[in-house]
Amino acid sequence: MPPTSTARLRLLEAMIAELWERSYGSVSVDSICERADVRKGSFYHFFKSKTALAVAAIDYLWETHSRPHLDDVFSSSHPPLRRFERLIESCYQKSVDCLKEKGKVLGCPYINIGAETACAEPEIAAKLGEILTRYQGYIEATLHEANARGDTVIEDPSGVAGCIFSMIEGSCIQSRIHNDPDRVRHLADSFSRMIGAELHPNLPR
Amino acid sequence: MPPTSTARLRLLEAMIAELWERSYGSVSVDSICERADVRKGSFYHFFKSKTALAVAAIDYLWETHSRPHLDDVFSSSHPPLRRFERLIESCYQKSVDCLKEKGKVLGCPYINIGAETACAEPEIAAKLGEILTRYQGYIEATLHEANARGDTVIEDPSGVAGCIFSMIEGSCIQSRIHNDPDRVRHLADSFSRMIGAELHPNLPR
DNA sequence: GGTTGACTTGACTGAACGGTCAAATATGGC
DNA sequence: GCCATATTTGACCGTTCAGTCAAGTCAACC
Repeated sequence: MPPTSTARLRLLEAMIAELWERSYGSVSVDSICERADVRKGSFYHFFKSKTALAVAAIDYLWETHSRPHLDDVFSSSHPPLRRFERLIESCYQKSVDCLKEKGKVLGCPYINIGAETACAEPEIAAKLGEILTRYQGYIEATLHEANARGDTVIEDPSGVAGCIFSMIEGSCIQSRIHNDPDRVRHLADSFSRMIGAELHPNLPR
Repeated sequence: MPPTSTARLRLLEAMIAELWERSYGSVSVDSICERADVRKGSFYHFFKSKTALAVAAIDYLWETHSRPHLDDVFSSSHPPLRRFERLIESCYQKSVDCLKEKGKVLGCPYINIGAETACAEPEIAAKLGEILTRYQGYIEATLHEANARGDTVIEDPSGVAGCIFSMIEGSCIQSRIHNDPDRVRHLADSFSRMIGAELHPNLPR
């Protein structure tokens, strides 16, 4: 029998929004409940703790948003190098949109929460580590494909993928701290140098 | 007249340790006081709020540790490219030492706290943004010098410095989330590709 | 030895925290 | 209409939170 209530879903969505706009530590069960229009008792009917909701919400965000989004960005209907351009384009566009809509560049939720909870909340950190590894997998696979086509000559695709991913995530965090999407804008040049192939993403002014 | 008490200093040190090992949100005034062996009243004699202590502690960490450390790493007694090698070496060494001493790779405190407090604590975020800009300045200046010497040919040293810095910080965060210093280890190859010059840092096994 | 100002102490406040619970209510299958 | 289960409600618990405060100690200077 399918669930007859949307409360669980509303809690997941509320948690994601609160986590992203604020931080794990500054989000309270009460504030999540208020945002989701759910009473405390219902919260603990669906989730055994605040931590459990966080883990579920992160997984939900990946499955319903990030994974489909990356499947699109890295779709094999585009050549490998074009996929990288699309990745840069989408990162920049998301930053700009976020600034316009919320007045604040929020960066990548996985990395933000990961940096915060790495020591104090191992369950959350483990889930985030898993997601970040999968994210990096898209880059690594594309690097292999680019190598196979002769577009790039990269000896250690795994290591380079890790560095590319670090560079992107590092840019996202800095754009969050400085509230400036341009940090992401300058990625293309260094990305090109790193893979030894020219990338020309289409970045609106 | 010089201060006659070390309580202020003990509070700064305690705050730094707590912030780095945990996060801003999970650090309480009580836990700081306990660690510093200072009573609550004294805390509020020296600092008007928890936030104020955080800002002061971050500044203190920069002035007494990071800045002198970077002055050494980027000392002009070494050629520019060697400075980059030293930077990678020191990042890696710090991660390894941290893992050995505390059983956990803690990454870069500035970025960790910045990602967490960017939205909720603007005073802290502003201080961190200022420090991150200064940090990046060391890289940019070295890039200019390498260009002048003909070691590198980089059209946009500012942009590339930003990307190098993002890559390093991104690696630090990921080494924190995965508790694995090797994320930092693989930097050298991509760093070399990015500046178009070979770097061979000496990284112990 | 008296005054001043820096520092310390520990008890206190009120709000917010995560989490519990018993009772009430809605829902779908029979 | 009845039952079992899913969901909702709001009051409640003990703890911890950031921050306050009045009273006290101490050292230095005059």
